Amino acid sequence: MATTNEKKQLIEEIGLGIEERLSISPLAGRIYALLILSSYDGLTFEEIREYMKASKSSISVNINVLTQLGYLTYHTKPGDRKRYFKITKYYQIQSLELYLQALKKEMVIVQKINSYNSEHYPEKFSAEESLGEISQDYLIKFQSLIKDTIQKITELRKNDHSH
Amino acid sequence: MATTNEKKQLIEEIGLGIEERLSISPLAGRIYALLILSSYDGLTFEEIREYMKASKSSISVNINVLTQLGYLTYHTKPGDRKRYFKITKYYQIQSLELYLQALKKEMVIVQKINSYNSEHYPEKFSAEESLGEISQDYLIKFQSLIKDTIQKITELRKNDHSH
DNA sequence: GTGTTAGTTCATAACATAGCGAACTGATTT
DNA sequence: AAATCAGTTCGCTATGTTATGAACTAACAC
Repeated sequence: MATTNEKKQLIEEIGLGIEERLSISPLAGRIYALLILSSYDGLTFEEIREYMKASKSSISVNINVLTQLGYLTYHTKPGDRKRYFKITKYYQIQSLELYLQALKKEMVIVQKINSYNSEHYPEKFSAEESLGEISQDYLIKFQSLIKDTIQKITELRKNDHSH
Repeated sequence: MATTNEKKQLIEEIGLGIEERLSISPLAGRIYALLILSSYDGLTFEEIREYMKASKSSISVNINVLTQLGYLTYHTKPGDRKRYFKITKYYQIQSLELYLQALKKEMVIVQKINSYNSEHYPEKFSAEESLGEISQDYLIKFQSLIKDTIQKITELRKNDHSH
């Protein structure tokens, strides 16, 4: 596993984004990024450790966090004590599901703002009523776009597995 | 300005979301939330301070951060030294623009992952090629959905201002 | 020119978090 | 039973962030 400079940089970049989106530690983000870019067999604890040049304890803690959050799984090989880690889901589905969650929160907030304003500033609110509708409309369209895409990807995975 | 319990709770809730999305301090998030829910005239420094029950220095720093980031503006009244603060943009547009930014980053990352994989794991990648296409397709659709919605809202605001 | 208003700036306290090394555990070899 | 392997757990340090009080400033009022 030659650590190319390209890979290092890419892990840094992807890791940073993941760290923010999943609200996990920088190291956890980089581990997740490494596994996105790594082979299908999965990497061992030691391989991850080598790559990250971090302590055993940090690797242990962060792998466990990622596993508990459901982003990683591991499998073992007969007669081999090591665990092989890889990402649970396609990176893309993971992202979409996060958007879906954020969206639900957003919808609740928008509704609350609308109902607060309609109660407390009825004149102001009625002037903006269609604005509230547009937002609502947008959120619903977005939601169905995500759901469609998740379904497409899921179907693709099924076909992929069955051949 | 009677501080109803409903308003307090709502500010807490909206503020928390904003804080995370804009990566600003909790107080800045709550100030922004307060201004979302407050009247069109804008609130003074002292009104905000009273509402938040925070120190002058904290209010000052956080108002300035929000102003510098372009989320707040202030206007003055003749013969009155106070500044009246209100949000620059509709909360909804703000949200959408943030999504747009996040999306651009996302598109860059997805492209980099795809090109990395197509180079380093061509067999694996070709099996998933259509998956990469779906992601790309999704991102583009999402982008145009956001842009449409921003445009609709912007038009609505123009009409709203001009009557 | 003294006081007041409307904030700003600065040093600091309080708190949270990440990653580290060292000691430990539990299973497997030798 | 001693050693090794594959990790885990714990206490601690380093670092970053938020909000604070106290001192300061700039404009206006008397």
